[in-house]
Amino acid sequence: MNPFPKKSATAWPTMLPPTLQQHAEQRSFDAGATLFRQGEVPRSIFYVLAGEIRLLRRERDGMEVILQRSVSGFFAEASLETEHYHCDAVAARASLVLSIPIQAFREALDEDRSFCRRWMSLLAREVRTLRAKCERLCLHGAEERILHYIESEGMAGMVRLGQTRKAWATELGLTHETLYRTLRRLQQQGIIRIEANCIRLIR
Amino acid sequence: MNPFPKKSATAWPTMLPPTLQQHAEQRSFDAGATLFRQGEVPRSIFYVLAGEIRLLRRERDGMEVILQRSVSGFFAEASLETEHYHCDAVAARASLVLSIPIQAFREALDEDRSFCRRWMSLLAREVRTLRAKCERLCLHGAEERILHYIESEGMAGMVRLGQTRKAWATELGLTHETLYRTLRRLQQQGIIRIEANCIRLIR
DNA sequence: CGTACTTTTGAATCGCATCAAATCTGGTGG
DNA sequence: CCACCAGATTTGATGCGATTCAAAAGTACG
Repeated sequence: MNPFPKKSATAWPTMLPPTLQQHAEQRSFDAGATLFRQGEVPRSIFYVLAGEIRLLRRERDGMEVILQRSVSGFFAEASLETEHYHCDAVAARASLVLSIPIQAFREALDEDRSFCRRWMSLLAREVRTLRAKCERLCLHGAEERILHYIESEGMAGMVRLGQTRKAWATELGLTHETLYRTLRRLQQQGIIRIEANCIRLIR
Repeated sequence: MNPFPKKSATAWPTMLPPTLQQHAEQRSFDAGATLFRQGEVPRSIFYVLAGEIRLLRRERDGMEVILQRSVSGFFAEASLETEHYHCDAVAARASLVLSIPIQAFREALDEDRSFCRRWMSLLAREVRTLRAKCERLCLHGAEERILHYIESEGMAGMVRLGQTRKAWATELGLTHETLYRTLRRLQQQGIIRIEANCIRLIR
């Protein structure tokens, strides 16, 4: 059932200082499992080793918005500062996660200057990514958003999609139908080239 | 011409440690003045004392997107980590700004633990704000975005707009026409109440 | 008092969401 | 190994809502 053996060979995150590694507990989640729910009090910081965790918020009408997708690394970084979670965390696939007690984490930030620097750098990177995403979502037109995504998330005019197109559509603030159609049109016009889950910008 | 006297009575930010206050230089900008441009190398961290600074990026078609609006406090926080600015900074009105050499700032973060904590807390808050904004922009429909804004940016179902409605429309990813129309409709339906630059959610 | 910008409203258009349905895919269990 | 199922992918038709273009009235500021 669980695809991850207890003693996993997965690379331990180099970012984590030794002190914290002692406190870190490895946990596995089946697809669909909930790590935490909106409103709960944060007790741990999580680090994805394998699989995929999604932060999502459910709207009035039942629609759910994906706030963050994590395939590797920390997620819900802001929960370090908050009294309550602002969203749910759900395993999109079977996943392996490090769980670090929040108290130990705070102490490590206080004591380990190098770790603290890396943490700030991580937060700053998150801010930049989110700003780029906001900029993209402010664009009207499916085409513009897709091209903006390739340019800002990809390297050298090429992105590797680590998700289904349906999920990508949600991230772009579009319906999946519109995404499919626009992709097809862009390819027909010779603006992009699609191979498996790589999309390349021509020119 | 310049509305701010050299020796301003503006409250010095309590957040800034004494060491940094020595390095901080007070500068004033006329409306429309540019603080920095996309691509330039960050040499200072800025702190708004008065006025309004906008971070904006210009798109291919000449349209500009407002990435951040700062009326008070730090802005372009992520520039601490980057080689180049990713956007322009422009004074929307005559503004008074503290300019802190980036090197001194980094040293203060390293040496002053309390300041470092507050800086991380500030970054985390920024992450949460930006996530909320992304969530909002993913909503289809002008009405939903407006209500989401009031609920998440306001307090007790009420927001005070510190900007023109036109600018607000841009922040919501809408045209100003749509914003005006939707506001009128919402008010007619008795869902919101508009007074000057306060908008209140009924019930 | 004039200029620039915001606010407001109108009409026409276009693009995206929506509903519907068929096909394809990967994973499950018999 | 195959049948089956849930979900992703793909395409079509339709309607609504946001954009767009246009223009007038209001407002702030020098």
